Amino acid sequence: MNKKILVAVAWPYANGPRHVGHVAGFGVPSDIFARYHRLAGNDVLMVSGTDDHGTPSMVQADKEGVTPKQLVDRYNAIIGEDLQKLGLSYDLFTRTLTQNHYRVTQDLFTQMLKTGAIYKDTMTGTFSSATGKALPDRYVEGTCPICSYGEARGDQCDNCGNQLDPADLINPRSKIDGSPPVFKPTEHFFLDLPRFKEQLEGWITAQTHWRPNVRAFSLNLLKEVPPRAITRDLDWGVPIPLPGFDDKRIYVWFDAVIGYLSASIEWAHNRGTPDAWQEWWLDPEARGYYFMGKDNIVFHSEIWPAMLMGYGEGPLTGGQRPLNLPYDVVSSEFLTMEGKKFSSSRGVVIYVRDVLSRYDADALRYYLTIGGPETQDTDFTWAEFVRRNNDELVATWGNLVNRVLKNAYNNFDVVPQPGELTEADRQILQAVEAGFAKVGQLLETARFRAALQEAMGLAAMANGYISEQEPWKVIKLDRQRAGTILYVGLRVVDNLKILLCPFLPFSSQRLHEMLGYEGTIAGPITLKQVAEAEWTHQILTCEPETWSGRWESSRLPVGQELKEPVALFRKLDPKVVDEELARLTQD
RNA sequence: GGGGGCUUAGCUCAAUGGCAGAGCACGCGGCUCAUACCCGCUUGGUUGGGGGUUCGACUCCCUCAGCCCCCA
Repeated sequence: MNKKILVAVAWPYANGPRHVGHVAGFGVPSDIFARYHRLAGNDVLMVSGTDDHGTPSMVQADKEGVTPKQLVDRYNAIIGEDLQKLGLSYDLFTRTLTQNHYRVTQDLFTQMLKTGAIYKDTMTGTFSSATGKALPDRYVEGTCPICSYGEARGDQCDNCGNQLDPADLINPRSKIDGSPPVFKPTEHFFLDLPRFKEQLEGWITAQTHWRPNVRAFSLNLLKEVPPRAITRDLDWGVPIPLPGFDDKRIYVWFDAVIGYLSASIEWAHNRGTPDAWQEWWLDPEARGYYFMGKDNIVFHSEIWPAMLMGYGEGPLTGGQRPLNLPYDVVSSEFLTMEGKKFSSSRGVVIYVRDVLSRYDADALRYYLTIGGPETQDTDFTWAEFVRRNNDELVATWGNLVNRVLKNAYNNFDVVPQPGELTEADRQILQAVEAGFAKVGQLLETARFRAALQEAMGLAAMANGYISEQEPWKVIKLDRQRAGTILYVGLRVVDNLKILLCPFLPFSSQRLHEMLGYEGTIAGPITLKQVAEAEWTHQILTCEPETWSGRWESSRLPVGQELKEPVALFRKLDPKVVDEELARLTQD
């Protein structure tokens, strides 16, 4: 029976275009994971979207002199296009500004208030005396009460490192307009994390299949679980569904994680099967895999599970059983750029769209997977990008495909009829076909780099087979034997096409066609407009039920007509390294 | 300031107490259908520094440095 796999991918902020670090950490890995499971015949629901709320978007909008809505509309569209071009096969990539998301968020809020998981309390808020608006702690500066440093921030002194409260600062002032802030009591809602401490501890302890660092980190977090304020004095965010709170909003991290659920519901609604999402959220056999960067672990291993526990058997569940907790929390490390931290403001950045305008999506996907920040921070360098593209992707896999296809096409036109297989023929076929189990196993445990290495190792082995068999020599003496070798070579390539398809979907599809097949092993991802009662938004979606690829051995038909082979990948001129480095310093 | 983590060959990573390894890169030779693959040989390390435990330490403990994440 098909397994239900929810692939929940962290939501990028819609406050700017995304750089390769963002997609390296969770975008590409989650897509590989989803594509594999679809090929393996499992029912995947892969959801994400842009996070349209949050202070970063408000600040950026201020900077650009537009409204937050205008800003996130613009970047939501750009991000959607980038992810589409990179081939990220979301069943639904939506946004947090939808009416559906507001409804679901408010439903969770209301229910959690009912169960007591959320409570109301009064705290001291910081407001601008000039505008009356709330000031985030880090937008207040003043003299540090501990070390007398003159430009300490409201949350922390950069000089002595001590944690501060804005009210402690001497001569506090707004960083935005210099006016002195006002401190006054303000009512907010809090997530009562302490009440879930023991339940979380028991649950995380039992998750022995998590990556050890994620599990250890999460357990350590539980040593201290203060309640968390989940509302803010802002006008940008999901409204609080209670009278008297018009000038406050639900804070971004609370609604962002709800996006996994609301997007699942939207997906089901969009395709006309409004209850279908429940198969991934209420079936105890369904598994939810959450992909994110290491800075987001706390939200996925502690806060979101606590929210789900607090929601209990709320309205959406039909009162039957609680919503599923995450099955796995797959966290990545960070990507750096030529040895430095990514920084848009300092120009240490390379945007997804810029890479894709000059290079192929599969080349980037290959590099971000084989050298990705899976278990520790890794460095993106153009020199490595070019080297891996030329010496690995082109030289190993591209060359195998090219030499097999050219030899076969030039001498036979069609998939040749094999004679009796030799020991060497059987060995290479067996080795490659054993790859389905090996690579599959690695992918299921989210070991993407090792999985790709395994598949590439098979391509290297296949190159060895072809070199040894020398069909270009054999053809002059024994056409039948040469046909057998090329038949085996084509079968091997056909198998590797599927093994590499999760990683390199675009080139696998081109190869599929060159081998004479029709149809798509993994179909297109499309941008669409979806209408709700009061507005329309853009989504990214795909239709995996139309994909013909299967995670199983090749059944390449003898006699199938081959197309004239065209190189799968482009070799890059080493001088692009200097060109790209020049672009970096110039910006 | 508190907590957690990382550091192994040029690069990416293995090796959880038992002779520090692999792939790629680099150098040489062979082969050459192909976007130069494959084969053979060579090169490459004070495992970030220092100290300790041990018959034996990449591995366990202490300490220092650099980097990363969280608390924020």
